[in-house]
Amino acid sequence: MSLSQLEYFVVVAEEEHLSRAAKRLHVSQPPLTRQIRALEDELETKLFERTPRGMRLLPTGVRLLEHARGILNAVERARMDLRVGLPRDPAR
Amino acid sequence: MSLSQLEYFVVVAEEEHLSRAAKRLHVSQPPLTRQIRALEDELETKLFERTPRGMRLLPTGVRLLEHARGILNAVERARMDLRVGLPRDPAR
DNA sequence: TCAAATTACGGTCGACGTAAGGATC
DNA sequence: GATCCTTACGTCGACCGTAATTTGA
Repeated sequence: MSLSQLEYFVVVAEEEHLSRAAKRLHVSQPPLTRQIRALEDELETKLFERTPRGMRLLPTGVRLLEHARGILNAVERARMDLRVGLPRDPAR
Repeated sequence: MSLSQLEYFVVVAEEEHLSRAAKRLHVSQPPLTRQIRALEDELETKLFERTPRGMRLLPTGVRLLEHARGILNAVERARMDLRVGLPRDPAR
């Protein structure tokens, strides 16, 4: 599991559509397909159901979506917190 | 920033010593040096002070350490939660 | 047939390890 | 000189994009 896989996953889960997700992410479809599959392989769980209309998020995918957003937000908070000049604990 | 960088960072921060950290992580020193530096470069902050005895964690590094542990724990929780057979919300 | 996902394939970029190079006591 | 961390360098695996293939209404 990598952070970029989680980013990919969140967008695909939101769009439920690979090619739209690819546009939003500025990548082509193949990397998305592969990374999503790699995630499913690693977690030993199917996250989406593939249909001719797109990808439908499965219940396990819904759960991962919550985790993924939390993780990516935590990363973002870390980045913000480390940004130069931020004092230790200004309020206390 | 990658998850493996964060894992590397946490161990180096705990050991304050590259070669011990390398042993714990089953990698050689050079990757550690490089990844820690890459992290510092990306965050535009020094995380450690290099001394002839080892690496001393700087205040900014202490802050990142907290974030990093939180992120890695969140990843671990996600993995556990997705592990097969776990029911939706058993208590409620 | 059309629109979607997937697989094939070639190229590039990143990460590792061994080995060599400082720096500090 | 010993013990750190770092840089050099070659190799190998990972990821991407274009193009071809498959699948289902």
